Amino acid sequence: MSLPAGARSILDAAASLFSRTGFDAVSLSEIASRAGVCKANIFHHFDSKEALYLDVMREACKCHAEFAEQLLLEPLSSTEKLLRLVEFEFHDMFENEARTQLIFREVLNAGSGKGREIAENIFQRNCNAVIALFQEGVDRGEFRSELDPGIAAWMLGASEMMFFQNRNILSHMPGMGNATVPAEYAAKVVKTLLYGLLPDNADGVAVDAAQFQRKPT
Amino acid sequence: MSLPAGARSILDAAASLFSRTGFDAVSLSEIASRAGVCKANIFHHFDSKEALYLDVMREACKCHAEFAEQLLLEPLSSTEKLLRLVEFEFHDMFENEARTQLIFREVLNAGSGKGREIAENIFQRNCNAVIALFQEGVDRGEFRSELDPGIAAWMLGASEMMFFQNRNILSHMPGMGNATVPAEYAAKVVKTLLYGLLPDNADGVAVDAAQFQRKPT
DNA sequence: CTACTGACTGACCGGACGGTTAGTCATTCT
DNA sequence: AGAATGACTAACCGTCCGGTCAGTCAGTAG
Repeated sequence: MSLPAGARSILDAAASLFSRTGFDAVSLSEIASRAGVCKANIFHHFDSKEALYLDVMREACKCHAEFAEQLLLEPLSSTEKLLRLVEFEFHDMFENEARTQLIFREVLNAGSGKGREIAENIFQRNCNAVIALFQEGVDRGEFRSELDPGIAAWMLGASEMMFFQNRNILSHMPGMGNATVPAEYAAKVVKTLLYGLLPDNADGVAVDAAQFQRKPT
Repeated sequence: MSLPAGARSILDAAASLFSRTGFDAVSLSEIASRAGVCKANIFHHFDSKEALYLDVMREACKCHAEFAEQLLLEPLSSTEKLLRLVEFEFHDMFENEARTQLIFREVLNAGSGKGREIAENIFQRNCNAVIALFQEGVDRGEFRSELDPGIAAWMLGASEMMFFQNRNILSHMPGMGNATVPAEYAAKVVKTLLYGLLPDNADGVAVDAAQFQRKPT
């Protein structure tokens, strides 16, 4: 905490406002008034609006993504690790909604965001750890040998992100039942991932990329 | 096409610009100059910037989401329908990038978007059709009876959306292999969904929501 | 006391924004 | 011919934005 109190309150106000509506929609006057400080003072502590935003992003990303890396080292089955990972991520996501929103926004607006590179970094780190977890499961024979760990990690991440981003409209969607509650949703996603769509007695279905190529019309 | 040529070109220019950078980051002067029209003329055809945006959204949503509804009626196995659905959606998504981007942005910024309700509508319609497809598979015994069709549809949609939104950074992610190509990605997602993570000979793993509840610390 | 420093402020700047106004011009209706 | 209409424009308006600047004030080192 080498920050002066003023800078601290500016950073906090900015984080809260930026997370709600993004960079463009937040004005410096808003930030200043919420921080209880005059607008010019922001420029005393930060070089520009963009620099402030980047500092906010950096701080939001700092303390993230260590859990998955640590989890890998523990003496558990891969399935058990998966369960704990999902439990942690759904927990953490809502514990720090503003932080999560900030990172997700940058990742999802992948094309143009100012803090994209910062957000991408933690996103990649997280993703790599989860991929390693699935890879371990495959190596141990706990997961099916044809499984692509990258895809599995990506699908899990996508399902989590979509839940967070759309939890408000999820309840308006018919057919989603009680999956609007984080724990219910998490359980169902994990179950679907583990067991897949096909019943045990089903014949195999051949699936390869050629089927998804654009057909000549 | 009862629209005057001027209004048409404004609508087209606006669609292209809004899809790239969103509502706030596009100015009316930009739209006007790209449409080859003076700014005031925009107000001759549209009531306000927001009204123009809503018209753009409405048009983008109009011709969407009929495919899935029609697919349901065809005499095919549910797995086959799933394959065709995914093939179509990955095809269509990139055929109409601007339109897709518009809709996804509104859906993902679920909190605050101006055209959210319009985008939600087509999103829900699409989702319902896919849920029905999975439900049919369960009813027919083609898919596992414990499967939640809502969750399956949601996971599929999430995986597709995440691919579209992050295709640019996907290639920078180690461990994703050739899944940066749409068809490869699609095939791997479908395979993972169909077969799940666990090998056929695996013991069942109990998964329920209680495991994902926040534990007291 | 003086000199200096860093936190902080009110007043201001140029520019871009969304939106308005008065008016031009070609076409069509009577 | 003349009235009316709809497409279109140049010039303009008030507002708010990000950013600047001159200066106040408390603390503190010499």
